[in-house]
Amino acid sequence: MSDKTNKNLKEAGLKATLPRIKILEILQRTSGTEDHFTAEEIYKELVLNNYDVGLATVYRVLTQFENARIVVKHQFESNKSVYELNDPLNHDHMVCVDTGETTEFYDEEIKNKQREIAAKHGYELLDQSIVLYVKKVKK
Amino acid sequence: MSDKTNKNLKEAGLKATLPRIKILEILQRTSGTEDHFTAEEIYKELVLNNYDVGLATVYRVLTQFENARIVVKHQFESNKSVYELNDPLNHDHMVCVDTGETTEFYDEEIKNKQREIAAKHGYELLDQSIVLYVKKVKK
DNA sequence: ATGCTTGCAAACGGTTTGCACGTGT
DNA sequence: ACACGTGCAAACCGTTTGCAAGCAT
Repeated sequence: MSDKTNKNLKEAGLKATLPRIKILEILQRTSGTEDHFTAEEIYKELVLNNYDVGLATVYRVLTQFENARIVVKHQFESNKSVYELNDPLNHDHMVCVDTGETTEFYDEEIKNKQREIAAKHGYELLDQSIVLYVKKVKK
Repeated sequence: MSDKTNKNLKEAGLKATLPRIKILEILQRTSGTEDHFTAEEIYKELVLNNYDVGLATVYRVLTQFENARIVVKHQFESNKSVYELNDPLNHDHMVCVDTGETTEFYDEEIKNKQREIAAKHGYELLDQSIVLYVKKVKK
């Protein structure tokens, strides 16, 4: 674990410091659980684990991770950002308007259609974001 | 113009006050030009036209318009919101990463696929947002 | 040793709010 | 007349930054 973590950081040109390692571990630990953390949540998690970082450091590290393509930043609610480990597949999200719960999905057909649409307007598709606002169907 | 405007406001349960009328006019005047305004831009436009509103009022009015489904709010850049008149068709946007220019598009096939995907996860699709980040293809 | 990193506190920028005054119906 | 709307300035809150001290290499 630490070996791989250190390598990830090295490759990104970032020194393997404690805050960075701890933050990366939190992100990895919850990877696949469809969890998306705010900087504040990561900060509190660190404090809970008896590791006192500054909130500013969490922001700085997350920004560095974003630039290094280690994490991806989303904005499901308009006033705060959430982060998750980068998924090379680049999945999308649906957010339950009642509970805030997020579900991930991936659809190749939509991606193709998007590239097509961009091309039709003389553009090349660099990146993309879909957010579905949904609610549970009651049976 | 004013007649229709007043009716729109009435229907939303909003008194036809000067700030509201002026803001609605600005939004209508640029409708279809693929322009999306920040609260600040609308505020400055009003001041330019020699009508002094408070920026706070612009925000309040835009929020009321959003609740009344008269306008839609988007977040193309993470730190500021932009507003445009509500389009019943609910079009989507591509944003040029170089110029910030936005282009609107609509694709029924993608919408259908989205409803399908939501349903597959036991959800009903209430709303949706697609943003394509693109750059001009150089010929 | 040296330059990247960190923590703290202060600054920032977009947005919201409290309050006393103004305006539409 | 009365409730609703407005302007102003201050508060808010997530995020960023300057700076002096700390750590990885």
